[in-house]
Formats: sequence, C-alpha cells, structure tokens
Amino acid sequence: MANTDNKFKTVISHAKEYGYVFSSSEIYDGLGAVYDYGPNGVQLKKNIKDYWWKSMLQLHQNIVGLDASILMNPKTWKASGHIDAFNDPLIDNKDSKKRYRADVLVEDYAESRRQKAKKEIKRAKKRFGDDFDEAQFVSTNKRVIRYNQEADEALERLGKYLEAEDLDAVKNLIIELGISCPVSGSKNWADVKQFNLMFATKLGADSASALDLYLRPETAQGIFVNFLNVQNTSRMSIPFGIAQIGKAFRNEIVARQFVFRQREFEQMEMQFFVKPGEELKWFKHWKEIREKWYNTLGFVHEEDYRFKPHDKMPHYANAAEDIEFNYPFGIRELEGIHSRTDYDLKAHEEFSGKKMRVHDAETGENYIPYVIETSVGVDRLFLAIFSKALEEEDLGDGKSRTVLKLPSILAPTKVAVFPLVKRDGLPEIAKEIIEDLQWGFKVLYDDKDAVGRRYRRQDAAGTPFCVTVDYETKDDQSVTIRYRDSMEQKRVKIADLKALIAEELSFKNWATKA
RNA sequence: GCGAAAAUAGCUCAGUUGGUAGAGCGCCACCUUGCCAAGGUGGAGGUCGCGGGUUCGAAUCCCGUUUUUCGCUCCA
Repeated sequence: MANTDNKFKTVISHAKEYGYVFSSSEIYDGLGAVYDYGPNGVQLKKNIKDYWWKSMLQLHQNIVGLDASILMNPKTWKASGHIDAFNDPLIDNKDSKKRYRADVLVEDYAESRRQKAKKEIKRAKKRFGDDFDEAQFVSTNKRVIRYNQEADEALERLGKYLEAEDLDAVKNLIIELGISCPVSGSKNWADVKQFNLMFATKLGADSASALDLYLRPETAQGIFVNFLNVQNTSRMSIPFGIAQIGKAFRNEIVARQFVFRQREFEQMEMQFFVKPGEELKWFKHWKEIREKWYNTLGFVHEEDYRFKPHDKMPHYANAAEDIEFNYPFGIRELEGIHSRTDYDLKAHEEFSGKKMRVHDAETGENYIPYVIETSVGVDRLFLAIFSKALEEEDLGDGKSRTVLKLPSILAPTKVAVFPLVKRDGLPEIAKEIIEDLQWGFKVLYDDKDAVGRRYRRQDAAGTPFCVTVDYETKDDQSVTIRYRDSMEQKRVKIADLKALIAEELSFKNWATKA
C-alpha cells in the first residue's frame, strides 16, 4: 500500500517536473482539482487524441466526426434526463451548518445497525467457543434479527422515497430513525434539497433577461441533437457512427486524485447507430475493437485493465460495461461502453417534436435507431498511459534510471539530436539533421553536459529516439541512433534516418499491433 | 462533506529543548571531460503555504484558513 502511494506521488511530481501537468493558477494556491497541461503534457494529450481520432475516423468508413458546442439549448438537458438524474439529495444540519447527502446518512445508519449485529455475533462466538453455530445464531437471536431488519427496512424505504422523488419523506425518515449530525450530534435538520451537478451559467450580457444555461455535463448530447444533420449531409446509413472529442463540466461534490476526477474534463466519444434488436451484437463488437485498441498501446488485459459490467444499470442503458484501469491508486473507470437503446433519440423526438428516425429500405418502415456508445475520459487515459510508462529501471551494479516508456507514437518529442562534443563542427551537422527531420517529427537539440546524461534526460522526458553526431559522422555521413527502451545503439546513414524513424512511428504499424 | 497525514529554494529533503534560513540535485556563466547521469570555480534563487495569537524573540508552540495526498461516496 505504501508502495502504491509512493508510486502515485512519484507520478504527480514527475508530471510537474517534466512539464506535463501543473495545477491551475498555482501562484494563487490553485483551484480545487483543476489542472493545466504543460509543454510536454499538451503534446502528449494531443497525440493521444489524434491516435484515437484516426483509429475511429480513418479506419472506419462509416464513422464521421463532429465538434458540437459546450453551450446548448437548455431543453437538451431536460430531454436527456440530466436535469432530473444529475441531482443528489442533500440535507443541512442547522446547528453545525454541515451538509450531507441525505441518502448516505440513511445508508450509514443501516451500516451501523449491521455493525451492531456483527458485534453481537462476535460476543456470542467468544462465549460459546468451538460449539458456536453462526448461521443458527443469526436466524434465532432476537437482537441480531432486529438490527438486520432495521437496516433492511431503512434502505428499502429510502429507495422507495427516492424513486418517488419524495424529499419530504426522506427528511422524515432521517428524523424518524433518530439520525444525528456526525459532527455536532444535533438532530436539527433542514429540508432535503436536490443538488445539481451541472455547471449553471447565463447567456446574455443583461443579467435581468439572461437565459439560464448549463455547461454540458457530457459530450454525447451534442451528437444526438445533430443526428439528423449529420445523417442528411454525410450520406450515412445504418449502421454508422459519429465521433467527437471535447470538454465537459461537472460540479462534482468531491473532485480528487490528480487529473483523474476533475470538474472540467475532456471526453472522446463515439456514438454508433444501429438497428433495434442488433444492439447487443454491436455492443460486443465495439468491446472487442476497444480492447484491441488498448492492446496496441501495450496495455495488458487483466494486468493493466479489465472489463467490468455495471452493478446498477444507468437509466438510459440495457447493457453497460466499463473498462477499468489499474492506476497507482487503485482500479478505476477509464472508458464506458454502453448500449443506450433509443433512450436519447426518442427523448429528443418527444421534446423537440422533430422525427429522429431513419428509413428502412427493406421493410419500408421508419424507426429510431439504437445507440452503442464508447466514451473515454481523455485525462484519465493520459494518466493511465503516463503512470504505466513511468519506471524506475534497475540497471544492475547499483545503478538505475528513470524512464518514461511512452508508446513512441504518443511521445511529445520524437527525436533528440546531440553532437558528441560541442566543437569541431559537430553541432553544425546536428542542426542540419534537425532541419531535415523537423518536417516530419517534433525534434529537439541538446549539447549540454556529457552525452550519457543527455540520454538519461530524454529517457525521463519520454523521448523514444536519440541521434548522436560524432567524429565518424564527418568521414562517412553516419550517426548513431539510440533506443530509449532497450538503450541499444545502431549506426545508420544520415540519409536513412528519416525513413527509419517514420517506420517506427507509423500509424499502420502501431494500429495493427496484435 | 467527514476523518487521517502533509506543506521550508525549480526538485528531494535537513533544520536540536523557540535565538537572524541549510545541503544535495537542478538552473546560469566559465574551465575540464567526452557514448549511457552525479569533475572544478563562481553565481542567481526562500517574507519557511496564507492570516492571526503567545513570546523580548516563531520555520519551530496555539488557533484559523488554503492546497495536496489517503479512506468513505459518485462518475468519463
């Protein structure tokens, strides 16, 4: 445990030290859970997005792109269910001025009942020793039965009231159960209120007549409301997909764990429209595609990531699985793959009065397509890739090196070019090489310190290739290329350098890795 | 939000029972060296997270606050 804590801290400080991630407005003490991407970070993030975008758009003839706005007509969120579902019931204690989630208070109460039951069992176990029959005791002991019953009943009623959106009943339940404020012990509760996780804002400079808006809490709705536009203009027919990368905003009550859970975050989503009844086949299909995609980045199934069906189905889905990644701080969600049925398009048809349908040439019927969604958190993927890549590698003889083994296709800087020494015309040759390579790749020049130290510096920054110009270069136009991961060196002609690196960074080679 | 821990130079940290801020690395300049980091000389850089209080005197003690990490909860 201490190990994983350290690993996460190492990841965070390495990200800062090498210009990947800074905390936002840091000189003013930052802002809770908001982060900025530095010079290397922005490039890595862009490369991740490009790799995903190409994998979706270039490799599928039936997927097209879209960039919808962050601001949308507020009716969108009524139709999507966010205004109703993106709410948490909160309750304030009037004495302590503390705010709690009303449902959690009841759940904590139920848990404390169960703890009491467990205590009884423990006590009995001690008393009866080896003869103790736990199952028998649990089903006959009056106090244990009562505690467990009280817990079950509280949870059952809570569920019923929340379902009915009866907030007064939730408050009365809290009072009836005698739940007190964990801080002050007070039972002086205010009314239960719904807390909205959407960022509210206003459209219009005149605040009196301004329209209440929300920053989008997910990018998906931008795709759904544009469904007809895209379908009509791109000559797509079912099945086809719409892909989008963009920011979304959520007023999380608790935002934490570095860039993992932020209030402002970026999503990469593809909504795939299919015939009703075929959705589970496509659901499986996209799971496989996404699995292969992660494998091309060197992610290992079951070791780095796994598929996890949802415990409770979202309101819009009839099948839902997460891809969870093994982060330094635990296994957490990275991507959601959902079968959203016709929930969204149907709702938009209802609320807008516009037909969200496609024509089936075979049956002659018009129908609302079903949707399979794959949705990745860009910042989460960034963190997954970055933390997996960061290694403290043991080189033997008590030596080690810090190396950031980013997939070369994603690395911010592709090549660093060094003159072995800073004289005798070697820097000039190095700069000539850079002038040529920079048309294809992000290249960097460094002539400070010993060359070995320069290699290590690039290892830590994640640069996959280093090219060194030495005295031999002047005689035979050859240089050494040194590989970050293996530390091996190869002698190549300057003329062959560009093609060699292009091959290493080829999208085709990466995307078709097994 | 509750509970726990932390905050001193760009980074990692030291700083004794309160007595005027230190090291290593990094950075800049010069010298030296030259294929896997940590040679020499010189230099820049800190109102010790912020605000109060106690004290003749606070990085150190007390209170508050902000930020970060961990546990509980939710999501991409």
